[in-house]
Amino acid sequence: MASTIYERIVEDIRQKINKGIYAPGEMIPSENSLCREYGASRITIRKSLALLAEGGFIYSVPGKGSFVRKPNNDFHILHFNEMDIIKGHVDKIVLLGVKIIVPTGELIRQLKINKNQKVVVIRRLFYSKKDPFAYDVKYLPYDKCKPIVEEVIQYATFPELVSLSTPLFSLRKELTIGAENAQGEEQKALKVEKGHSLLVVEQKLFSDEDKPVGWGKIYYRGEYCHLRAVSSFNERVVKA
Amino acid sequence: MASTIYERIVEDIRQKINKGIYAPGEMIPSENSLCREYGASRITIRKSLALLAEGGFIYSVPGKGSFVRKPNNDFHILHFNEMDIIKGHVDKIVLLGVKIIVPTGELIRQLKINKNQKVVVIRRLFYSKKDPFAYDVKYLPYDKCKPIVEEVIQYATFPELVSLSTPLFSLRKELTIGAENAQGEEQKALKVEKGHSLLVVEQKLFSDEDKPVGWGKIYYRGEYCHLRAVSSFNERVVKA
DNA sequence: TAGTGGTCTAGACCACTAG
DNA sequence: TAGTGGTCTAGACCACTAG
Repeated sequence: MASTIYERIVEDIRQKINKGIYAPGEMIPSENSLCREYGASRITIRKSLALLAEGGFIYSVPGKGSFVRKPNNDFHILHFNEMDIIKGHVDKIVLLGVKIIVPTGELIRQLKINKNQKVVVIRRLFYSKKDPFAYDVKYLPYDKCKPIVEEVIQYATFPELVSLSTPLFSLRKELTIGAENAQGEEQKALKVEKGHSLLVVEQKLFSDEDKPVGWGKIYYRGEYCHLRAVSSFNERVVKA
Repeated sequence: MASTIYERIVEDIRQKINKGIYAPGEMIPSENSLCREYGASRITIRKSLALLAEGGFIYSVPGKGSFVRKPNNDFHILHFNEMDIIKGHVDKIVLLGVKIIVPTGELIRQLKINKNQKVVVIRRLFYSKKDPFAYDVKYLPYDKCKPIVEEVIQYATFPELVSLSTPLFSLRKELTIGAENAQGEEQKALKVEKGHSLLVVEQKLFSDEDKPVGWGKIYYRGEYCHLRAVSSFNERVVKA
Protein backbone atom coordinates (compact mmCIF):
# COMPACT_ATOMS: atom_id res chain seq x y z
CA MET A 1 0.00 0.00 0.00
CA ALA A 2 1.30 3.39 -0.99
CA SER A 3 2.18 5.46 2.03
CA THR A 4 2.12 8.94 0.54
CA ILE A 5 -0.61 10.95 -1.10
CA TYR A 6 1.26 11.33 -4.39
CA GLU A 7 1.93 7.57 -4.58
CA ARG A 8 -1.78 6.85 -4.19
CA ILE A 9 -2.60 9.35 -6.91
CA VAL A 10 0.06 7.86 -9.25
CA GLU A 11 -1.35 4.38 -8.67
CA ASP A 12 -4.91 5.53 -9.29
CA ILE A 13 -4.14 7.35 -12.52
CA ARG A 14 -1.89 4.51 -13.71
CA GLN A 15 -4.77 2.07 -13.28
CA LYS A 16 -7.16 4.38 -15.11
CA ILE A 17 -4.69 4.46 -18.02
CA ASN A 18 -4.29 0.68 -17.95
CA LYS A 19 -8.05 0.14 -17.95
CA GLY A 20 -8.50 2.63 -20.77
CA ILE A 21 -10.53 5.09 -18.71
CA TYR A 22 -7.89 7.58 -19.77
CA ALA A 23 -7.13 6.47 -23.35
CA PRO A 24 -3.88 6.97 -25.31
CA GLY A 25 -3.76 10.38 -26.98
CA GLU A 26 -6.54 11.73 -24.82
CA MET A 27 -6.23 14.49 -22.26
CA ILE A 28 -6.39 13.71 -18.58
CA PRO A 29 -8.11 16.18 -16.22
CA SER A 30 -6.25 19.43 -15.62
CA GLU A 31 -4.07 19.91 -12.58
CA ASN A 32 -6.70 22.06 -10.95
CA SER A 33 -9.41 19.43 -11.55
CA LEU A 34 -7.15 16.77 -10.05
CA CYS A 35 -6.53 19.01 -7.03
CA ARG A 36 -10.27 19.06 -6.42
CA GLU A 37 -10.76 15.37 -7.26
CA TYR A 38 -8.07 14.15 -4.84
CA GLY A 39 -8.32 17.01 -2.36
CA ALA A 40 -4.60 17.62 -2.71
CA SER A 41 -2.48 20.70 -3.32
CA ARG A 42 -1.25 21.50 -6.79
CA ILE A 43 2.36 20.69 -5.85
CA THR A 44 1.35 17.19 -4.75
CA ILE A 45 -0.61 16.67 -7.96
CA ARG A 46 2.37 17.91 -9.97
CA LYS A 47 4.66 15.48 -8.15
CA SER A 48 2.34 12.64 -9.19
CA LEU A 49 2.18 13.82 -12.79
CA ALA A 50 5.97 14.19 -12.90
CA LEU A 51 6.33 10.55 -11.84
CA LEU A 52 3.80 9.42 -14.44
CA ALA A 53 5.68 11.41 -17.08
CA GLU A 54 8.99 9.85 -15.99
CA GLY A 55 7.39 6.45 -16.33
CA GLY A 56 6.32 7.24 -19.87
CA PHE A 57 2.59 7.23 -19.19
CA ILE A 58 1.82 10.87 -19.87
CA TYR A 59 3.32 14.04 -21.29
CA SER A 60 2.38 17.67 -20.78
CA VAL A 61 1.86 20.48 -23.24
CA PRO A 62 2.04 23.97 -21.72
CA GLY A 63 -1.16 25.90 -22.21
CA LYS A 64 -3.09 22.78 -23.22
CA GLY A 65 -2.93 19.97 -20.69
CA SER A 66 -1.53 16.52 -19.94
CA PHE A 67 -2.05 13.68 -22.37
CA VAL A 68 -1.82 9.90 -22.21
CA ARG A 69 1.20 8.73 -24.20
CA LYS A 70 0.74 6.00 -26.77
CA PRO A 71 2.44 2.88 -25.43
CA ASN A 72 5.92 2.35 -26.76
CA ASN A 73 7.43 -1.02 -26.01
CA ASP A 74 10.57 -0.45 -28.07
CA PHE A 75 12.86 0.89 -25.35
CA HIS A 76 15.00 -1.55 -23.44
CA ILE A 77 17.66 -1.28 -20.80
CA LEU A 78 20.80 -3.18 -21.71
CA HIS A 79 23.35 -3.71 -18.99
CA PHE A 80 26.66 -4.24 -20.73
CA ASN A 81 30.14 -4.43 -19.32
CA GLU A 82 32.78 -6.61 -20.91
CA MET A 83 33.79 -7.86 -17.46
CA ASP A 84 30.32 -8.50 -16.07
CA ILE A 85 28.93 -10.37 -19.03
CA ILE A 86 31.21 -13.25 -18.27
CA LYS A 87 30.84 -13.01 -14.52
CA GLY A 88 30.66 -16.40 -12.95
CA HIS A 89 32.55 -18.14 -15.67
CA VAL A 90 35.65 -16.13 -16.39
CA ASP A 91 38.71 -17.78 -14.97
CA LYS A 92 41.59 -15.93 -16.54
CA ILE A 93 42.30 -12.81 -18.54
CA VAL A 94 45.40 -12.84 -20.69
CA LEU A 95 46.84 -9.60 -21.99
CA LEU A 96 48.01 -10.61 -25.45
CA GLY A 97 49.83 -7.37 -26.06
CA VAL A 98 49.90 -3.60 -25.95
CA LYS A 99 51.31 -1.85 -28.99
CA ILE A 100 51.68 1.69 -30.21
CA ILE A 101 50.97 1.89 -33.91
CA VAL A 102 50.56 4.30 -36.80
CA PRO A 103 46.80 4.47 -37.46
CA THR A 104 45.21 2.61 -40.34
CA GLY A 105 42.58 4.27 -42.52
CA GLU A 106 39.83 2.62 -40.49
CA LEU A 107 41.29 3.97 -37.25
CA ILE A 108 41.70 7.49 -38.68
CA ARG A 109 38.01 7.40 -39.61
CA GLN A 110 36.74 5.85 -36.40
CA LEU A 111 38.77 7.95 -33.98
CA LYS A 112 38.68 11.08 -36.14
CA ILE A 113 42.41 11.61 -35.78
CA ASN A 114 45.13 12.60 -38.25
CA LYS A 115 47.90 10.39 -39.64
CA ASN A 116 50.45 11.57 -37.09
CA GLN A 117 48.38 10.70 -34.05
CA LYS A 118 49.66 7.33 -32.87
CA VAL A 119 47.25 4.78 -31.45
CA VAL A 120 47.49 2.31 -28.58
CA VAL A 121 46.20 -1.18 -29.38
CA ILE A 122 45.25 -3.50 -26.56
CA ARG A 123 44.46 -7.15 -27.19
CA ARG A 124 43.07 -9.44 -24.51
CA LEU A 125 41.77 -12.96 -24.31
CA PHE A 126 39.19 -14.15 -21.76
CA TYR A 127 39.20 -17.74 -20.58
CA SER A 128 36.55 -19.95 -19.03
CA LYS A 129 38.27 -22.97 -17.53
CA LYS A 130 40.85 -23.69 -20.21
CA ASP A 131 38.92 -22.40 -23.20
CA PRO A 132 39.34 -18.93 -24.66
CA PHE A 133 35.82 -17.63 -25.25
CA ALA A 134 36.19 -13.89 -25.84
CA TYR A 135 38.75 -11.91 -27.83
CA ASP A 136 38.93 -8.20 -27.18
CA VAL A 137 40.66 -5.45 -29.19
CA LYS A 138 40.65 -1.81 -28.16
CA TYR A 139 42.15 1.28 -29.76
CA LEU A 140 42.90 4.54 -27.93
CA PRO A 141 44.60 7.69 -29.21
CA TYR A 142 48.14 7.55 -27.77
CA ASP A 143 49.07 10.22 -25.25
CA LYS A 144 52.76 10.44 -24.28
CA CYS A 145 51.87 11.93 -20.90
CA LYS A 146 49.68 8.99 -19.89
CA PRO A 147 51.65 6.01 -18.65
CA ILE A 148 50.63 2.55 -19.83
CA VAL A 149 50.46 0.24 -16.86
CA GLU A 150 49.95 -3.35 -17.91
CA GLU A 151 48.50 -4.48 -14.59
CA VAL A 152 45.79 -1.84 -14.90
CA ILE A 153 45.03 -2.58 -18.53
CA GLN A 154 44.64 -6.28 -17.99
CA TYR A 155 41.52 -6.01 -15.85
CA ALA A 156 40.06 -2.67 -16.96
CA THR A 157 36.76 -2.06 -18.71
CA PHE A 158 36.79 0.26 -21.70
CA PRO A 159 35.46 3.28 -19.77
CA GLU A 160 38.12 2.71 -17.14
CA LEU A 161 40.83 2.74 -19.79
CA VAL A 162 39.82 6.09 -21.21
CA SER A 163 39.04 7.54 -17.78
CA LEU A 164 42.69 8.61 -17.52
CA SER A 165 42.00 11.33 -20.07
CA THR A 166 38.24 11.89 -19.80
CA PRO A 167 36.08 12.03 -16.67
CA LEU A 168 33.80 8.99 -16.52
CA PHE A 169 30.79 11.16 -15.87
CA SER A 170 30.90 12.84 -19.23
CA LEU A 171 31.56 9.70 -21.24
CA ARG A 172 29.13 8.65 -23.94
CA LYS A 173 29.18 5.12 -25.32
CA GLU A 174 27.74 3.60 -28.45
CA LEU A 175 27.36 -0.14 -28.89
CA THR A 176 26.82 -2.00 -32.13
CA ILE A 177 25.89 -5.64 -31.71
CA GLY A 178 26.14 -8.15 -34.50
CA ALA A 179 26.90 -11.73 -35.47
CA GLU A 180 29.86 -12.75 -37.61
CA ASN A 181 31.48 -15.92 -38.83
CA ALA A 182 34.90 -16.34 -37.22
CA GLN A 183 37.89 -15.46 -39.39
CA GLY A 184 41.28 -13.75 -39.22
CA GLU A 185 42.92 -12.86 -35.93
CA GLU A 186 39.85 -13.48 -33.78
CA GLN A 187 39.43 -16.98 -35.19
CA LYS A 188 43.07 -17.82 -34.45
CA ALA A 189 42.98 -16.31 -30.97
CA LEU A 190 39.75 -18.05 -29.96
CA LYS A 191 40.96 -21.35 -31.45
CA VAL A 192 37.63 -22.07 -33.10
CA GLU A 193 37.09 -23.50 -36.56
CA LYS A 194 36.63 -21.01 -39.39
CA GLY A 195 33.04 -19.81 -39.65
CA HIS A 196 32.17 -20.40 -35.99
CA SER A 197 29.38 -18.01 -35.02
CA LEU A 198 30.59 -15.06 -32.93
CA LEU A 199 28.63 -12.42 -31.08
CA VAL A 200 30.44 -9.17 -31.82
CA VAL A 201 30.06 -6.03 -29.72
CA GLU A 202 31.63 -2.89 -31.10
CA GLN A 203 32.16 -0.09 -28.57
CA LYS A 204 32.77 3.53 -29.38
CA LEU A 205 33.44 6.06 -26.64
CA PHE A 206 32.99 9.81 -26.90
CA SER A 207 34.13 12.64 -24.66
CA ASP A 208 31.91 15.45 -23.41
CA GLU A 209 32.71 17.37 -26.61
CA ASP A 210 31.70 14.35 -28.73
CA LYS A 211 35.28 13.56 -29.71
CA PRO A 212 35.91 9.80 -30.14
CA VAL A 213 38.24 8.68 -27.35
CA GLY A 214 38.16 4.95 -27.86
CA TRP A 215 37.03 2.30 -30.31
CA GLY A 216 37.09 -1.45 -30.09
CA LYS A 217 35.47 -4.78 -30.70
CA ILE A 218 34.93 -7.80 -28.54
CA TYR A 219 34.25 -11.19 -30.10
CA TYR A 220 32.38 -13.75 -28.00
CA ARG A 221 31.99 -17.37 -28.93
CA GLY A 222 28.25 -17.52 -29.64
CA GLU A 223 27.55 -20.54 -27.46
CA TYR A 224 29.20 -18.86 -24.45
CA CYS A 225 27.53 -15.53 -24.37
CA HIS A 226 24.16 -13.82 -24.55
CA LEU A 227 23.16 -10.23 -23.88
CA ARG A 228 20.01 -9.59 -21.91
CA ALA A 229 17.82 -6.49 -22.09
CA VAL A 230 14.51 -5.62 -20.47
CA SER A 231 11.85 -3.20 -21.66
CA SER A 232 12.21 0.03 -19.76
CA PHE A 233 8.59 1.06 -19.97
CA ASN A 234 7.32 2.35 -16.62
CA GLU A 235 10.50 1.04 -14.95
CA ARG A 236 10.84 4.12 -12.79
CA VAL A 237 7.28 4.35 -11.56
CA VAL A 238 7.28 0.71 -10.56
CA LYS A 239 10.38 1.32 -8.48
CA ALA A 240 8.87 4.37 -6.76
CA MET B 1 22.10 29.18 -21.89
CA ALA B 2 19.76 27.77 -19.29
CA SER B 3 16.66 29.90 -18.90
CA THR B 4 15.47 28.81 -15.48
CA ILE B 5 17.05 28.99 -12.06
CA TYR B 6 16.94 25.24 -11.51
CA GLU B 7 18.59 24.57 -14.88
CA ARG B 8 21.48 26.89 -13.99
CA ILE B 9 21.90 25.14 -10.64
CA VAL B 10 21.82 21.70 -12.31
CA GLU B 11 24.47 22.82 -14.80
CA ASP B 12 26.66 24.29 -12.07
CA ILE B 13 26.55 21.22 -9.85
CA ARG B 14 27.01 18.91 -12.83
CA GLN B 15 30.21 20.74 -13.72
CA LYS B 16 31.45 20.59 -10.16
CA ILE B 17 30.93 16.82 -10.24
CA ASN B 18 32.66 16.55 -13.61
CA LYS B 19 35.62 18.55 -12.40
CA GLY B 20 35.86 16.53 -9.23
CA ILE B 21 35.05 19.45 -6.92
CA TYR B 22 32.29 17.19 -5.65
CA ALA B 23 33.93 13.74 -5.77
CA PRO B 24 32.19 10.36 -6.15
CA GLY B 25 30.98 9.00 -2.83
CA GLU B 26 31.30 12.37 -1.15
CA MET B 27 28.45 14.45 0.19
CA ILE B 28 27.37 17.60 -1.59
CA PRO B 29 26.24 20.60 0.48
CA SER B 30 22.87 20.22 2.19
CA GLU B 31 19.71 21.60 0.66
CA ASN B 32 19.72 24.50 3.10
CA SER B 33 23.36 25.36 2.26
CA LEU B 34 22.51 25.29 -1.44
CA CYS B 35 19.52 27.58 -0.79
CA ARG B 36 21.92 30.11 0.69
CA GLU B 37 24.63 29.52 -1.93
CA TYR B 38 22.30 30.05 -4.91
CA GLY B 39 19.85 32.38 -3.21
CA ALA B 40 16.99 30.10 -4.21
CA SER B 41 14.08 28.54 -2.36
CA ARG B 42 14.30 25.00 -1.11
CA ILE B 43 11.74 23.78 -3.66
CA THR B 44 13.86 25.13 -6.50
CA ILE B 45 16.96 23.46 -5.06
CA ARG B 46 15.05 20.22 -4.66
CA LYS B 47 13.90 20.41 -8.28
CA SER B 48 17.57 20.68 -9.33
CA LEU B 49 18.62 17.80 -7.10
CA ALA B 50 15.76 15.68 -8.43
CA LEU B 51 17.02 16.23 -11.98
CA LEU B 52 20.58 15.38 -10.97
CA ALA B 53 19.32 12.22 -9.28
CA GLU B 54 17.33 11.28 -12.39
CA GLY B 55 20.47 11.73 -14.44
CA GLY B 56 22.36 9.36 -12.18
CA PHE B 57 24.72 11.97 -10.75
CA ILE B 58 23.61 11.94 -7.14
CA TYR B 59 21.43 10.06 -4.69
CA SER B 60 19.90 11.14 -1.38
CA VAL B 61 19.85 9.47 1.99
CA PRO B 62 17.15 10.78 4.36
CA GLY B 63 18.60 12.19 7.54
CA LYS B 64 22.12 12.28 6.10
CA GLY B 65 22.43 14.20 2.85
CA SER B 66 22.97 13.94 -0.92
CA PHE B 67 25.97 12.06 -2.28
CA VAL B 68 27.76 11.93 -5.60
CA ARG B 69 27.14 8.60 -7.28
CA LYS B 70 30.09 6.60 -8.55
CA PRO B 71 29.99 6.71 -12.36
CA ASN B 72 28.35 3.68 -13.93
CA ASN B 73 28.77 3.38 -17.66
CA ASP B 74 27.10 -0.01 -17.92
CA PHE B 75 23.56 1.07 -18.68
CA HIS B 76 22.49 1.44 -22.27
CA ILE B 77 19.30 2.24 -24.08
CA LEU B 78 18.47 -0.31 -26.75
CA HIS B 79 15.73 0.56 -29.20
CA PHE B 80 14.42 -2.70 -30.55
CA ASN B 81 11.41 -3.43 -32.68
CA GLU B 82 11.40 -6.27 -35.15
CA MET B 83 9.85 -3.96 -37.77
CA ASP B 84 12.07 -0.93 -37.20
CA ILE B 85 15.37 -2.72 -37.21
CA ILE B 86 14.97 -3.42 -40.87
CA LYS B 87 13.43 -0.10 -41.74
CA GLY B 88 14.69 1.18 -45.01
CA HIS B 89 15.52 -2.18 -46.45
CA VAL B 90 12.53 -4.38 -45.90
CA ASP B 91 10.61 -4.94 -49.09
CA LYS B 92 8.26 -7.74 -48.27
CA ILE B 93 6.92 -9.68 -45.31
CA VAL B 94 5.65 -13.17 -46.00
CA LEU B 95 3.42 -14.91 -43.50
CA LEU B 96 4.65 -18.49 -43.76
CA GLY B 97 1.89 -19.85 -41.63
CA VAL B 98 -0.28 -19.67 -38.55
CA LYS B 99 -0.91 -22.92 -36.72
CA ILE B 100 -2.55 -24.01 -33.52
CA ILE B 101 -0.52 -26.73 -31.87
CA VAL B 102 -0.27 -28.85 -28.74
CA PRO B 103 2.62 -27.35 -26.76
CA THR B 104 6.04 -28.99 -26.71
CA GLY B 105 7.99 -29.33 -23.46
CA GLU B 106 9.95 -26.20 -24.27
CA LEU B 107 6.73 -24.21 -24.81
CA ILE B 108 5.17 -25.51 -21.59
CA ARG B 109 8.27 -24.32 -19.74
CA GLN B 110 8.61 -20.96 -21.50
CA LEU B 111 4.95 -19.95 -21.39
CA LYS B 112 4.27 -21.62 -18.03
CA ILE B 113 1.16 -23.33 -19.34
CA ASN B 114 -0.23 -26.82 -18.93
CA LYS B 115 -0.41 -29.57 -21.57
CA ASN B 116 -4.00 -28.79 -22.51
CA GLN B 117 -3.36 -25.12 -23.28
CA LYS B 118 -2.97 -24.95 -27.05
CA VAL B 119 -0.49 -22.54 -28.59
CA VAL B 120 -0.59 -20.35 -31.69
CA VAL B 121 2.58 -20.46 -33.79
CA ILE B 122 3.28 -17.66 -36.23
CA ARG B 123 6.10 -17.90 -38.74
CA ARG B 124 7.16 -14.96 -40.89
CA LEU B 125 9.90 -14.22 -43.34
CA PHE B 126 11.27 -10.73 -44.03
CA TYR B 127 12.71 -9.89 -47.43
CA SER B 128 15.13 -7.25 -48.60
CA LYS B 129 14.90 -7.03 -52.39
CA LYS B 130 14.61 -10.71 -53.27
CA ASP B 131 16.59 -12.12 -50.37
CA PRO B 132 15.04 -13.43 -47.19
CA PHE B 133 17.11 -11.96 -44.34
CA ALA B 134 15.07 -12.52 -41.18
CA TYR B 135 13.04 -15.49 -40.01
CA ASP B 136 10.62 -14.92 -37.19
CA VAL B 137 8.78 -17.45 -35.00
CA LYS B 138 6.37 -16.45 -32.26
CA TYR B 139 4.31 -18.50 -29.82
CA LEU B 140 1.21 -17.26 -28.01
CA PRO B 141 -1.19 -19.13 -25.71
CA TYR B 142 -4.26 -19.84 -27.83
CA ASP B 143 -7.48 -18.13 -26.82
CA LYS B 144 -10.66 -19.30 -28.57
CA CYS B 145 -12.31 -15.94 -28.01
CA LYS B 146 -9.61 -14.01 -29.83
CA PRO B 147 -9.94 -14.17 -33.58
CA ILE B 148 -6.79 -14.73 -35.66
CA VAL B 149 -6.71 -12.21 -38.44
CA GLU B 150 -3.97 -12.96 -40.91
CA GLU B 151 -3.79 -9.43 -42.30
CA VAL B 152 -3.13 -8.10 -38.80
CA ILE B 153 -0.59 -10.76 -37.92
CA GLN B 154 1.46 -10.23 -41.04
CA TYR B 155 2.62 -6.72 -40.11
CA ALA B 156 2.35 -6.74 -36.31
CA THR B 157 5.14 -6.42 -33.78
CA PHE B 158 5.18 -8.87 -30.90
CA PRO B 159 3.64 -6.42 -28.40
CA GLU B 160 0.89 -5.65 -30.90
CA LEU B 161 0.10 -9.35 -31.22
CA VAL B 162 -0.38 -9.87 -27.51
CA SER B 163 -2.11 -6.53 -27.03
CA LEU B 164 -5.42 -8.25 -27.83
CA SER B 165 -5.31 -9.93 -24.45
CA THR B 166 -3.02 -7.66 -22.39
CA PRO B 167 -2.92 -3.86 -22.30
CA LEU B 168 0.29 -2.60 -23.89
CA PHE B 169 0.99 -0.35 -20.94
CA SER B 170 1.48 -3.17 -18.51
CA LEU B 171 3.59 -5.30 -20.80
CA ARG B 172 7.09 -6.28 -19.77
CA LYS B 173 9.56 -7.59 -22.31
CA GLU B 174 12.81 -9.49 -21.96
CA LEU B 175 15.28 -9.79 -24.80
CA THR B 176 18.11 -12.28 -25.08
CA ILE B 177 20.57 -11.56 -27.85
CA GLY B 178 22.98 -14.13 -29.18
CA ALA B 179 24.80 -15.48 -32.21
CA GLU B 180 24.17 -18.92 -33.68
CA ASN B 181 25.26 -20.95 -36.66
CA ALA B 182 22.33 -21.46 -39.03
CA GLN B 183 20.67 -24.87 -38.92
CA GLY B 184 17.25 -26.51 -39.05
CA GLU B 185 14.12 -24.61 -40.09
CA GLU B 186 15.72 -21.15 -39.91
CA GLN B 187 18.54 -22.22 -42.22
CA LYS B 188 16.08 -23.61 -44.75
CA ALA B 189 13.78 -20.59 -44.57
CA LEU B 190 16.60 -18.07 -44.93
CA LYS B 191 18.18 -20.07 -47.73
CA VAL B 192 21.69 -19.68 -46.36
CA GLU B 193 24.37 -22.35 -46.21
CA LYS B 194 24.58 -24.39 -43.03
CA GLY B 195 26.63 -22.59 -40.34
CA HIS B 196 25.95 -19.09 -41.65
CA SER B 197 26.21 -16.68 -38.71
CA LEU B 198 22.82 -15.48 -37.45
CA LEU B 199 21.99 -12.76 -34.95
CA VAL B 200 19.26 -14.24 -32.78
CA VAL B 201 16.92 -12.14 -30.66
CA GLU B 202 14.69 -14.05 -28.27
CA GLN B 203 11.69 -12.12 -26.96
CA LYS B 204 9.64 -13.01 -23.93
CA LEU B 205 6.59 -10.98 -22.97
CA PHE B 206 4.99 -10.81 -19.56
CA SER B 207 1.64 -9.46 -18.38
CA ASP B 208 1.17 -7.12 -15.45
CA GLU B 209 0.99 -10.15 -13.14
CA ASP B 210 4.27 -11.51 -14.58
CA LYS B 211 2.56 -14.27 -16.49
CA PRO B 212 4.33 -15.12 -19.79
CA VAL B 213 2.04 -14.10 -22.66
CA GLY B 214 4.37 -14.61 -25.59
CA TRP B 215 7.67 -16.14 -26.53
CA GLY B 216 9.57 -16.11 -29.78
CA LYS B 217 12.80 -15.86 -31.68
CA ILE B 218 13.87 -13.88 -34.66
CA TYR B 219 16.88 -14.93 -36.70
CA TYR B 220 18.68 -12.25 -38.70
CA ARG B 221 21.33 -12.95 -41.27
CA GLY B 222 24.39 -11.52 -39.52
CA GLU B 223 25.56 -9.42 -42.46
CA TYR B 224 22.14 -7.74 -42.73
CA CYS B 225 21.49 -6.63 -39.22
CA HIS B 226 23.08 -4.90 -36.25
CA LEU B 227 21.56 -3.67 -33.02
CA ARG B 228 22.60 -0.30 -31.71
CA ALA B 229 22.56 0.87 -28.11
CA VAL B 230 23.76 4.06 -26.43
CA SER B 231 24.88 4.58 -22.86
CA SER B 232 22.03 6.09 -20.89
CA PHE B 233 24.16 7.90 -18.38
CA ASN B 234 22.87 11.44 -17.80
CA GLU B 235 20.61 11.11 -20.83
CA ARG B 236 17.75 12.86 -19.10
CA VAL B 237 19.65 15.80 -17.70
CA VAL B 238 21.22 16.55 -21.07
CA LYS B 239 17.76 16.66 -22.61
CA ALA B 240 16.47 19.08 -19.97
C1' DT C 1 19.81 17.93 20.09
C1' DA C 2 20.92 19.97 15.71
C1' DG C 3 20.79 18.90 11.09
C1' DT C 4 19.13 16.24 7.05
C1' DG C 5 16.09 14.97 3.34
C1' DG C 6 10.79 13.78 2.39
C1' DT C 7 6.10 15.40 2.23
C1' DC C 8 2.61 18.79 1.83
C1' DT C 9 0.21 23.34 1.82
C1' DA C 10 -1.33 28.08 -0.02
C1' DG C 11 -0.30 31.43 -3.05
C1' DA C 12 1.78 34.12 -6.84
C1' DC C 13 3.18 35.29 -11.57
C1' DC C 14 4.35 33.75 -16.21
C1' DA C 15 3.83 32.35 -21.26
C1' DC C 16 1.01 29.88 -23.96
C1' DT C 17 -3.51 28.01 -26.05
C1' DA C 18 -7.90 28.31 -28.00
C1' DG C 19 -12.29 29.97 -28.56
C1' DT D 1 -10.54 36.08 -21.97
C1' DA D 2 -10.58 31.86 -19.32
C1' DG D 3 -7.88 27.98 -18.68
C1' DT D 4 -3.50 25.38 -18.90
C1' DG D 5 0.99 23.84 -17.40
C1' DG D 6 5.84 25.89 -15.80
C1' DT D 7 8.39 28.34 -12.34
C1' DC D 8 9.23 30.05 -7.87
C1' DT D 9 8.49 31.53 -2.98
C1' DA D 10 7.83 31.03 2.27
C1' DG D 11 6.60 28.05 5.63
C1' DA D 12 5.32 23.82 8.22
C1' DC D 13 5.77 19.13 10.09
C1' DC D 14 7.81 14.55 9.81
C1' DA D 15 11.15 10.52 10.51
C1' DC D 16 15.70 9.69 10.52
C1' DT D 17 20.88 10.30 11.57
C1' DA D 18 24.75 11.06 14.36
C1' DG D 19 27.25 13.05 17.84
